[in-house]
Amino acid sequence: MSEVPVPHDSPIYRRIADGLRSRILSGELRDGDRLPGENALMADYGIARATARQALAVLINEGLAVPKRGSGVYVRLFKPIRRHGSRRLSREQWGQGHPIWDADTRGRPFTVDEVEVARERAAEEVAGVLDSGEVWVRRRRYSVDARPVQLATSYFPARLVEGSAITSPDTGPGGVYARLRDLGLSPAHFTEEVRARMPGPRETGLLDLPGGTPVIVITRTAYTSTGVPVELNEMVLDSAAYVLQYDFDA
Amino acid sequence: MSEVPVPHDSPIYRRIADGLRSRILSGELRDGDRLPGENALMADYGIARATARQALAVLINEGLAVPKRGSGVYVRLFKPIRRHGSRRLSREQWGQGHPIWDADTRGRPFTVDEVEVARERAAEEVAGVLDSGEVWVRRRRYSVDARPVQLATSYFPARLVEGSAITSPDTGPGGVYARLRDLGLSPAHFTEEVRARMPGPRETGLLDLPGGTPVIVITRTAYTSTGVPVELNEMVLDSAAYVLQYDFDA
DNA sequence: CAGTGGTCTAGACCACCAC
DNA sequence: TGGTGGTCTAGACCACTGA
Repeated sequence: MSEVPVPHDSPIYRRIADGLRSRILSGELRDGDRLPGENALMADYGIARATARQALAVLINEGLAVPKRGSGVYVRLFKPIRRHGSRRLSREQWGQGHPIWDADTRGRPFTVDEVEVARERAAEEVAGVLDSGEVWVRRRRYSVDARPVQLATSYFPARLVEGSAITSPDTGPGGVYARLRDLGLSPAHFTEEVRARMPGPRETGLLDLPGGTPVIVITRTAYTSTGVPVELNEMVLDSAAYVLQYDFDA
Repeated sequence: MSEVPVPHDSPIYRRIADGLRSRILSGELRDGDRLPGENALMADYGIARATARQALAVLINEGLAVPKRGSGVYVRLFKPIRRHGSRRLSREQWGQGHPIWDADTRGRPFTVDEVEVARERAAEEVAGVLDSGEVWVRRRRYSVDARPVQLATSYFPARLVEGSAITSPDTGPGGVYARLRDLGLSPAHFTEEVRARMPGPRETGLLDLPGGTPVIVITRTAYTSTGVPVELNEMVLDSAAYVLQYDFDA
């Protein structure tokens, strides 16, 4: 390599990352293929260890590659689940458009664990939405094929659900929505607020997220037909595992 | 510091990052505050430069902090714009629930630049959705308060829009949707597919994204009332600038 | 111009994984 | 057991920022 530092070009690590990225995006390197490792990059480009690591870190932070300890760095897979928002207006009713993203729609079941049910004092934002200072909280984790894909936390106004099965781990047939119906509190309207951000350490651990994986945060509020808020559900999704779909009319 | 390496604890850089993170989340360090810099961390913890950088990199990659060259590392702001999906069922019609996320709803105008209009051969996925191998493409960038927040690319089946103002940079009053209406192709149904991922270099540059900022990708397809796809719009949003809202009935 | 973050080198020891 | 990535040190030069 040139011993004289190049004046104003992009840094070495970035140019190396650019090269690897285009090999991935062009399809030369495919899902699961092994990238050149730190030692290979050091030899190929005559650079130090830290610089090679820096180049690979770029791709890892972009979510294009995943490091495997003691093994190598590999091109990442993207096999999302399709999550439907409003089904009622789904495209099957009025057209046969093709979805643009492939998604694993085969009906593999969710498994649930890390369940936790508790009565708590509501955080300020939660209290504001539910109009209630005391809430019942239901936390759980969903997995597909033993892979954790979603964390969910539901809040219910304590005074409305006190004594119902919603306050116990097993909610019985039909789940919490059936119990809300039993209480005369059937959800009729939903609003979902969707954001994306990088995960914190807890989320990284529980969802087993590799570097460079954002989470999608869906905050859904359920209202009865008379406008009473009955549930606030915050879902944290592995963004590499999901495509959200919403259908609606003009 | 202990000269003997601690056996199985988390690494130093991670513990330092944990400490800073809790100071941010607890509110001790607030929006825009300066974090201890590399030199301060080296002195405080008796560590090397690279280790201090690694600790700060954790927070930067989580999107909690933003580095300013020659100045310092600062706690990041989050002031989103609220983007409504289906307005027709918006909560104002049936209830007065509070949104959980604060959002800048004041009507600051978008500005548009980086406009590009071209006729192109459609990529495979685009052709599949629009049923058309040739498309007119409209690219542009939206900014709010001089801050770029969204890149958008719209595709139109060439045979349907040929000769209309959709093929010229200035589409006239009402924009492309008015022109589609003129052609008897009013959009009546929409489907949106929402994903999140880390940005590539082009997106990082055009949106001026700091590290640790995912993008939200919305792929919206517009159909006429008879189910003919007339537009495919791919929007790439700065996730730190947006909250998406969708309202629908049970 | 002093301090900051950005890049880079040349070493070291470790845990983990596959062969 | 050899190669991989994970962590860490101790230096260096640079470009940029702000007082």
